[in-house]
Amino acid sequence: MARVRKTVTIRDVAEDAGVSLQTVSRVVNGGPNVRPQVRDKVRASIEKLGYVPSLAAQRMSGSRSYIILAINDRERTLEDWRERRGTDWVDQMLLGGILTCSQHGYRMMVELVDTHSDHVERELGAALSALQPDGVILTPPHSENRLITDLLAERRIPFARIGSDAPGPGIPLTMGDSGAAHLATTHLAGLGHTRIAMIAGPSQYSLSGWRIEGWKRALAEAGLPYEGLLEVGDFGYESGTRAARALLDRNPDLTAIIASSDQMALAALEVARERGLDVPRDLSLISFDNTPIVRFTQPPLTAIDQPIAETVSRAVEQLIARESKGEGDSVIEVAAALVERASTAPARVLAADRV
Amino acid sequence: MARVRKTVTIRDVAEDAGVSLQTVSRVVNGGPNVRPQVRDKVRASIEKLGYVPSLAAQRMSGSRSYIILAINDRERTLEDWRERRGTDWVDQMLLGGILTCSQHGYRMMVELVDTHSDHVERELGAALSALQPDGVILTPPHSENRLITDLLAERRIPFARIGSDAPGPGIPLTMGDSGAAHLATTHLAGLGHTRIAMIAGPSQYSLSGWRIEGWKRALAEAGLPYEGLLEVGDFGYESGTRAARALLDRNPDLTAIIASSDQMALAALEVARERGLDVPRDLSLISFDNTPIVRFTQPPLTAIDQPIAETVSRAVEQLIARESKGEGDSVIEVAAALVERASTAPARVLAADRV
DNA sequence: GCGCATCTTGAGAGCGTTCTCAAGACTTGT
DNA sequence: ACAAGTCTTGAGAACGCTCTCAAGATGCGC
Repeated sequence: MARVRKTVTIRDVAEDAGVSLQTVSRVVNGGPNVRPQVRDKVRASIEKLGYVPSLAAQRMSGSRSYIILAINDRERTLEDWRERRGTDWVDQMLLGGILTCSQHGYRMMVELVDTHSDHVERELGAALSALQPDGVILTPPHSENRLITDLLAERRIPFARIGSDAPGPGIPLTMGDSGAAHLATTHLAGLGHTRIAMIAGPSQYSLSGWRIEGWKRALAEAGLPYEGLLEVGDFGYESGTRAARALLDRNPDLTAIIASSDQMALAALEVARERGLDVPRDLSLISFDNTPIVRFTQPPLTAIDQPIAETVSRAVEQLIARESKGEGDSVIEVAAALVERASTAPARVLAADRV
Repeated sequence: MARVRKTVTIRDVAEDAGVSLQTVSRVVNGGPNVRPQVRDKVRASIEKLGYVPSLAAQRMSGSRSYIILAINDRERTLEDWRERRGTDWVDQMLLGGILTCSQHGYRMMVELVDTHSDHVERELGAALSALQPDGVILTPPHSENRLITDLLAERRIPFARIGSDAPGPGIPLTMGDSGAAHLATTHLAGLGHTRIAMIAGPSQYSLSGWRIEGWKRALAEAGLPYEGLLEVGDFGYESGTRAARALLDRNPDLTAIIASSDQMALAALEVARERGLDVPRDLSLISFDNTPIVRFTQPPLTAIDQPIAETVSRAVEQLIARESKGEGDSVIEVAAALVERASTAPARVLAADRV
């Protein structure tokens, strides 16, 4: 009885509206030369039959694929998930990306690629061939991987590099790391802190350098020193522990730390606790990322909110807009914000008891 | 000079290998009747040219689309992300799904659908028409939404219902909620607790009922009461606060709480703190979900780990395997595990001082 | 060694869309 | 009112693949 509902094609619409197949196509794609009267008739038929163009067929006919591919680091993602579970990059990327894509009639797909593998080109190449995306979004640490950017450039696929401001092909977007570090540092200086340390990320991430730069700039503006106040971690918890201990050992008068990831900030919080330092009374703490974790620690952490979703969203818009337009664009910077919570407080004026 | 690299098609391979187009197709799809010698020759050409079939073309030619669509709740996801940021469902789904999909040559796409909207059918219908996925994975609370399951059944698209054990079309998968609650309860009883409360989830989620059932069953087996020990929340923090307060008010001798979400457990932890109860000395706490948060609280929470990634992975396998096979399958249950951390301890034998 | 079944291969159509190009219907300027 | 446009519409090819079906090659039993 109830026959399997046949897929509604453009042909059905054309027939129903009494026009040619091509005219329907024009209406669907907002083509220019269609009489309003015809347009309405076609639209009515589309509505009535519930017609939706097949992505596959659209792609086949040589036009766009309406797919944006987002590349994430498999190794880091998987490891984080299984061991440390300290990422919500993927979540945020998806939310920012999917919504913006769907607003423009596009779809987002996620591909996990292992940077350190020597199959990168193969893996990515296969994905590109299979999907033929209209655009690709690169996230750190892929954003400046020459193997990847060269491959994309060679294939003439527009792409966005998040967390990269280098020249070259691809649209560069940054999340205002320098400004964010500057903001955090200035905030602490404004609270009266004079010894403000930074636990930075690994140097292969450009953003690590930007954050250090912003921090130093703010310190200089405030007339504060930075000697002995920098440690480098790898974003992970363990490295945060090591860095925080080293900083406190070296600087007995330290009253504030900026950590380049939530994980490292949590480690610093624990180190403070093990040394009997109260946060924020004895030590102020600001972290980067603002993942869900930091709202529920004791105390909740003041953090720099990385606008990942917003940035991905912007990247999608750029990719869709410039479809094969020229390169050499200026860097797009999405500003990060400081979310104040309870881990920052004025420096104790009478800190003499600790020195 | 460097011409735009033309896409390698099946025709190029056929030509290079000196066989017909059809033969290449057979080799690619593991077709049965090809001489080993020819097969090898074709494989060599594929390798040499770096040929990868176009998903779109495959789909067009009436075969599979090699796409699995995962449906998530937009409202909950977005709200969680912006306000509470307490979810990592999407992360885990993706990780479990993408990996398993790619192992079978499939791709996973994520669609965010708003259950409460009355456009559900429209939204979902459009996505199905555009993507024509080979399978769909439904997550709570969509898994038992009749509008959605009916739509999928009508279109003859195989789908999996995660967190549903109801009969009807679609492959039902559960994450062992009853068993998990039983496990948690038994664990606490084994530590000597005699008043074990539960903060359940909302009743429109089937899994809420299953957890209550497992809890009651374990209590009955241990000869323990459950009267007055049940409160219902909505998975969110606020509701956890209310529930924990109510439980502690009503039961001065309460020594253990099982919360149906990490958020609610965090709330209970805070309530304990505000009442001067030490966790785990005075109150043991077990949560459900095991999101990243609970490793970094004070103390870290003992939790039931929901095997989301594993379950999605199983769902993908089932969908790919049974491609249009019959229905009426038995429920697939992926067991959840208890991760012991520092929020559970033996009940104090001399609890008389509190009573 | 012949007829029949089976294995291997290829030719051609078709999937749903957009592209190119041409034809007909209207304008407009003179 | 006529030529030269400009709008509007449609016909047909093309995209890359798999499906169906038929033809040739090979094997088997008697």
